[in-house]
Amino acid sequence: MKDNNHMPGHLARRFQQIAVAVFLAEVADAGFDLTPVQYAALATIKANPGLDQVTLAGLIAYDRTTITGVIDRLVQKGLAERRPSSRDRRARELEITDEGRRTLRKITPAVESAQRIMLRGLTAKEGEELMRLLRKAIAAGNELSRAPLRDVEV
Amino acid sequence: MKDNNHMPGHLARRFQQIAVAVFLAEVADAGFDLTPVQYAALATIKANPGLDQVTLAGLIAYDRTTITGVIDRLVQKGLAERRPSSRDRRARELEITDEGRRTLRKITPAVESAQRIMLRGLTAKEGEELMRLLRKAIAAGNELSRAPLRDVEV
DNA sequence: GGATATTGCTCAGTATGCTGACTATCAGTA
DNA sequence: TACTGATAGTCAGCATACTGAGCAATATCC
Repeated sequence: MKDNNHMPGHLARRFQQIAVAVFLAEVADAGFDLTPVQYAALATIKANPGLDQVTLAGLIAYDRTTITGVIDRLVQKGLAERRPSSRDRRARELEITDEGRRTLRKITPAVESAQRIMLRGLTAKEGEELMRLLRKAIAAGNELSRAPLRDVEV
Repeated sequence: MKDNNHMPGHLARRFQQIAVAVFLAEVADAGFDLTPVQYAALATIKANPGLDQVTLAGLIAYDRTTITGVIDRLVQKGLAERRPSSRDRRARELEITDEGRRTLRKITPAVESAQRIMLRGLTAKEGEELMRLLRKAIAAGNELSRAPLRDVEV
């Protein structure tokens, strides 16, 4: 068997593990209780008011069955609202609340700090290169997961 | 807010998501039902017969509370055994079974294939560079997660 | 030797993520 | 319009991961 350090899958798991831990720690230090997934969902709702859950899922590459619970928790925290759509009675329209907007604003420095910390072992140039290579690998593998990224075609 | 494509945390999640999907698909194609985590645990048990759960967790950077369930499932599938240690009655010694050894041997091509597929968008040189950068970032962030990698000091 | 701290493991609870199934609704078409 | 297929969302079930608590056993220190 190859060394774990030469298995991209193992390295992916470790890096993700650290990224989540850093995010939660920074956000907790700032006095908030929001997971990376909840943050991404909330930021995307703010940027695309009134979008439905499937579109949201496509924009951040979540599985549609995962979204349900994430939104549940955002709603329960009073950060987002879920309304029946008038155009399509199957769909729900998502909106950010004032409280959600305030939270996003206050939490941004912690989120940015977390992104820096998870790259702290790399030079700025290396960090850019890591992100470029991840983007390239992800683009090639996008369709291989159940929840591929879906750009909105308007 | 920054674009998701410039957030290392988001890229980490996406890459990990694809890596797991590819691993499961390749292993299923080969006729097996083993998760990445179960595979890593089993391979590590084989390489370190008789090790206890905490040591195993340290070698592959799992949380100790996660290990319990993983071993449960390996034992239930008949791939590993959990025995009380004679030296320390709190600890359990882990051993791979013949069935586990057979499974590992047969599954190896699928695992290697998965590692190639998750890097298929990159050149060989880029793949190496991605792994180098991930290793470097992980080394710097190792202590930031609850389950840091612990090399065995013999 | 005995109090104290530490360690190995487990468990309860919570949050992703997935598979697969189901309901309600919508869209296209014969 | 009735049929068919696709779509939006939810749910049950399973497998990571984590926090925090607890139990039993071991190590340490006085």
